[in-house]
Amino acid sequence: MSDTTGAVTLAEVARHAGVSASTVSYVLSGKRSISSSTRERVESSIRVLGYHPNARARALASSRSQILALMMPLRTDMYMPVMMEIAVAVATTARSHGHDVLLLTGEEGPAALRRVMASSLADAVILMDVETDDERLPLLRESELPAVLIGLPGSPDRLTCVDLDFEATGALCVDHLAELGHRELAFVGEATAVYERHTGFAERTVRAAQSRARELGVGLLHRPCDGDYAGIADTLGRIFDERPRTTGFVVQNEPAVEPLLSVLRRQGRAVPEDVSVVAIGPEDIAARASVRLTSVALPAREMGRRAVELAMAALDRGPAHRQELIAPSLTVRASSGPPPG
Amino acid sequence: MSDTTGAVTLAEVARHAGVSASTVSYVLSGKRSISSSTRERVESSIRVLGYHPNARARALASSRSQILALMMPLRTDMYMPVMMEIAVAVATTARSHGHDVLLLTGEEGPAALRRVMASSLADAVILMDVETDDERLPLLRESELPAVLIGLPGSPDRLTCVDLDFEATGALCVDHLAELGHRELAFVGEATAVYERHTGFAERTVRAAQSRARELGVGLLHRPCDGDYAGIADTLGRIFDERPRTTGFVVQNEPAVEPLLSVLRRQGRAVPEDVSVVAIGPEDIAARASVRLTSVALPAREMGRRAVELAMAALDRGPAHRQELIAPSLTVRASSGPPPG
DNA sequence: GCACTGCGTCGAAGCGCTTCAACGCGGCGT
DNA sequence: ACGCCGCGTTGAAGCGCTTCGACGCAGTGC
Repeated sequence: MSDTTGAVTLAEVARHAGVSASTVSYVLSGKRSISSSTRERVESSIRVLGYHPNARARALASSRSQILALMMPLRTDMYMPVMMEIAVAVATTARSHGHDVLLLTGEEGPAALRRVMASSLADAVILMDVETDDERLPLLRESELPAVLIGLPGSPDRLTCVDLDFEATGALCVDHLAELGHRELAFVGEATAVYERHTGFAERTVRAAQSRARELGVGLLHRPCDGDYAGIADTLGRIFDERPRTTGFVVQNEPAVEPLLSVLRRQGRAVPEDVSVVAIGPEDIAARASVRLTSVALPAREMGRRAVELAMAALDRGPAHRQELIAPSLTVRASSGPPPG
Repeated sequence: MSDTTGAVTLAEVARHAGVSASTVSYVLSGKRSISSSTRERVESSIRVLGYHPNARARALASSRSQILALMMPLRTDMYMPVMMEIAVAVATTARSHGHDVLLLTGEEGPAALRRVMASSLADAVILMDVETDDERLPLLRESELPAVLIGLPGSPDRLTCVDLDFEATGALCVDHLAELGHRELAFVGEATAVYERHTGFAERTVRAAQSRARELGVGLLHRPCDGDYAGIADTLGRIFDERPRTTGFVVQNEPAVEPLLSVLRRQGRAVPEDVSVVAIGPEDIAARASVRLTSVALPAREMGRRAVELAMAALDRGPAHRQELIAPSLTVRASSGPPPG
C-alpha cells in the first residue's frame, strides 16, 4: 500500500508471517507439506496485506508463463462468428486450466509464431485456419513448444490436431439427401480464395461429397461462392440453368445461406417440397435461418476446448502427437425432405 | 542449440562477443551509446548464435511485459464481426508498438480485470462493451494500470475513452431523413438486453435521435429488436400496423438489416421509392446488403487503433485522461431518397 | 599541464519468484 | 538407548534480463 507501485511482494508476506519466503511459496503452490498452523498464518498475512503473486516473476522462475498463444489468421473470407466461438472456447477452457490467451492475428504470418517461440512468451500455441501445406508447420516440427492445430494439414505426422471429420461430413450430407431420393445435388462451397489457399477442411468436404455422390450414382455440382449478397444470389441462380433437375443443396458457406433461400423463394421453389437444403455450419445459423435448416453442426466450442485440453496434456505429460477427428452429426430440421414427384 | 531448452541467453552472446552482458543489453535497447565496432561484433554474435531475448526475463527486469490486455465481454447479442474488427485493429496496432494482446473474454467479469491488474500481467488494458455504470470502472479508478475504454460510460471523468459520437450519429440519421422530407420515422434498435444492460452507445443513439426528431417535429418510433430472422421480421412488420405512415427507418442492429429489407420487399414497399433506410454499422454490411444502404459507418478499426495509441501514450508519457469522440459521417447509398408523393 | 567532460564499457545489484539441498526434530523400530 | 526416517522449514542459488553507478580514456578549454 505504501509502495509506489502498490505491489506487495512475497518477501513482505514472509516477513509479516514470520516465516521464510520459500515457505510462503510452498503454501501457495502446495508442492511441499506445510503445517496447518503455518499455513493459516501465511494465508492470513496474504489476506491482510492483499498479496497477489507477480506473474512476471513467477513466469521467469518457474519457466511457465501460464499463457497460451492463439494464432488466428483473420481472413475476411472465413466466417468470423465461428472463429470467435472457437476463440472464446479456447479462452474459457484455458482459464479453467489457469492460463490466459495471447491473441496472434494473421497480419504477421509465420513470423508471429517464430517470435512467440523464440521469446518463450507462451507455454503452448494453438493454431487456427490450417492450410494443407501450412507454412507454420516446419516451425512447429522443429520446436519444443507444445502446439495444437485446429484443422488438419496435409501431413499431420508429429503434430497434434483437432478437427471436425469433414470427410465424413461431406459424405453424410450426400447420404442424407440421397436417402431421401435426391439424384441431382449442388454443393455450395466456400469462397474461391479458400480453395485456392488449400484450406484443408473445404477441400476435404467437397472431395468426400463428390466421391460419395459418385459411389451412389448421384450428380453433384460444386460451386464456390463469394461476393456480396447479389453476387452470391447470382451464382446460385445460375446453378439451375446448368442443372435444372437439381433438387438438393449442400451449403458449406454461412454467408450464402440466406441468399440461397432467397433465390429459391424468388424462383418459386419451396423448401423442402421442391428443393432440400443441408447446411454445414454453426447450429445457431442453421436453426435461426429464415427456414430452419437441416445441418451438420460445426462444433466450434468443442474444437476449441479439445485443443486446449490437448495442449495442457502436452504441458503436463509431454507431447503425444495425435489427430482427433470429431464425428459429424446431422440434425434434421425443416429444410430437407423427399424430392417432388 | 546444445541446451535442453534450446535457449541462447544474453550471457552467452556476451561471452561469444567478448563483452559484458550489460553491453549486449545496451546494444539491444540502444539506451546507451555503443561504439560501432562493438555493436557489430555483438550483432554478429547474436546472429551466429541465433539469440532471442527471453520475454519473461525482460518483463521482470524492465517491469514492462509488452502485453496489452483486451477485455472483450462476448455477449451473444453484440454483433461479433464488429467486436472482431476492433480486436484485430487493437492487435495490429499493438504489434506496431511492440506489444502483444492478451484476450480476456467476458466469462470472468470484473475478476479478470482484478487478476490482470494484481498480477501485473499486462502493461495496460483496453475495455470493450462499456456499460453506463460499468462494474469495472471503480477498479480502473483505483489502479495505476493505464486503461482505455472503447465506449463511453455514464461518468467518464478520470478515465480515457474512445468512441463514435453516437449522439451526433443518432441526430445525423434523423437529419438526413428529415431533410429528404420524411415525417414519420422508425428506429430499429439493438436487442432488448442491450438496453436493459444500459450499454451506453445504444441508449445515447436513440435518445439523440428522439430529441432531434422532437426538435424537427418528426415522429420517431423506437423498437428494440431481437430473436431469429422470423422474430425480427415479425417485430418490424408490426411497425406499419402501429404507424402506417412510416417512410423512414434508422437501423442500429446488424442482424436486423436483411430481415427488414425482406419484410419491405414482401409488403411491396420499394426502397428507396416508398421507404428509406439508414443504417448505423460497419461499412461492408451496409455496402453489401441486398440493397446498398445509406449508412453512418461504425469506425471499428479506427476505434481499436486510437484506443491502443492512447494506451501507449499513457505508458510513455503518463496518464492524460480524455474522451475522444469520433465524428460520425453519413454515406449516401441506394437506400434513401425522398418519400413518395 | 590540469581539471573537466563525455563516451564506451563493465560489474554488481536487483526484479519477485521457485526450487533444491540441507537441517533440526520428534517418533519409529529393535 | 540408538540410529533412521520423514516432516516442516529454511537459506541460498538461480531464472535471464535491465539499469545504475563507476571507471578508464580520449578530447576540450584555459
